[in-house]
Amino acid sequence: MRMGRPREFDADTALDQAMEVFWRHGYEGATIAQLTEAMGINPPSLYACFGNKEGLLKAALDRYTKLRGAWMDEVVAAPTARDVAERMLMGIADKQTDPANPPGCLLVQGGIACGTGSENVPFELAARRGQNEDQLRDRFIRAKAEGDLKPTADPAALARYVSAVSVGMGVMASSGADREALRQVASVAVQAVEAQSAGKA
Amino acid sequence: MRMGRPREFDADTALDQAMEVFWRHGYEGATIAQLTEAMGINPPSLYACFGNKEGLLKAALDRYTKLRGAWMDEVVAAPTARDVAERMLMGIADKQTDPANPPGCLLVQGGIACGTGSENVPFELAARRGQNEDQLRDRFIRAKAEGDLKPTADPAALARYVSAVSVGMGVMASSGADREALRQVASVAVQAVEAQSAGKA
DNA sequence: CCACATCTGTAGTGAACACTACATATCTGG
DNA sequence: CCAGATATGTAGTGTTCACTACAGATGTGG
Repeated sequence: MRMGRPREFDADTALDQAMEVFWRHGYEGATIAQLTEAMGINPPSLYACFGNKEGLLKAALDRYTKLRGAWMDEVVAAPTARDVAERMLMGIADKQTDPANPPGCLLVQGGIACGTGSENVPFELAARRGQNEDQLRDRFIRAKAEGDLKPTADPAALARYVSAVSVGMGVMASSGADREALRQVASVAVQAVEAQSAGKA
Repeated sequence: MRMGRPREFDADTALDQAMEVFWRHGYEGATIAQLTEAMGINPPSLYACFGNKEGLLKAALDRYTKLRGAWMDEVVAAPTARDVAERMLMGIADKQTDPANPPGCLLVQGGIACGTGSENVPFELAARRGQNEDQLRDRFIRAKAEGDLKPTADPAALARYVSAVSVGMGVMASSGADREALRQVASVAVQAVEAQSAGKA
């Protein structure tokens, strides 16, 4: 098997740079010129490695969700449903205002509405947000089984609610909301989960 | 004063069509060709009337917020803070899944992240979302003064929270969430406001 | 050391974009 | 009914976009 000339850049490092560009400008707002410059490569290398612009986005999303997967595992490891929600939302308040990254969340900033030819990008993002929601839902189902949540609680609705708040916070962060403002939102939001917890009125 | 040839189209009707295109495809995803076709006019008429693409967006946003202003007035007319939140979020669940409009909210779908040259579009949208938030905050300040909210309640944080949930619901709607799913989110979300209401534990 | 496979940089490609020049059409004021 | 002003439709403008042809560089297997 012939090997040929080896690649001169590291794919994951390049993806980190691409992620940042998509995060800041969205899928359609990011240009190949911006992406290649940030990645430190030329267009042919990009296309040889990732196929096309959408392939690059998917690779960047894969890396993003992989990096966040570890964090989500910590979140659902919290002892109660209320603590899961608090850990998730407070963590998001911090992450989405971390100056090391663009504000907000890539799964939202990536593209909520796109033009003709990129219609599936928003759904691609939605699918990945859905994975987080599923993980939350499973955790809340367990919480209900453990008697941590009220018997009348709806785990799927609770997970969808936490996910919705996360997205809303992301949009706010991207348009300038500071960390304290997001923490206040998280703090209020947790109270709805608390209201569904056992031992509460 | 000379009048010249009168305009052959109605600006508000045309704006309604433009609004729909921006709503569905976002600012950058919407092309002049799509806009002019939807509006039933040719590019020179568009530019003579609205200046440029961004001017058209602002005019469409003005119309959107004007149309929603009446509804927001009804929302804040609810008797209690809890009812304000419920009326707002339940109404949004319905509006954002109304088949007469594209799913979601124009103030979100319009563009959360934009490319070079359109950086101010996201802030333009954020400013208009902020107007709704201000209206809610004022209403919650009144609720606190009336003893409807607990003395420890933070009206600004509550308003920001309700606004964040609205945005999150909008994103969910745009990616396929149905009315029932959004109503469940709204139903859970209202409980956080309830927890800040007087007479609750 | 040679055939071949893969990567890299230069320099483009056609298509789609926002926007406009210009001739023509339709109004008002006098 | 004429002069000036504004709107309209046709047909472009230059620019930027995602993407690629091609030639040279750099590796591996025999």
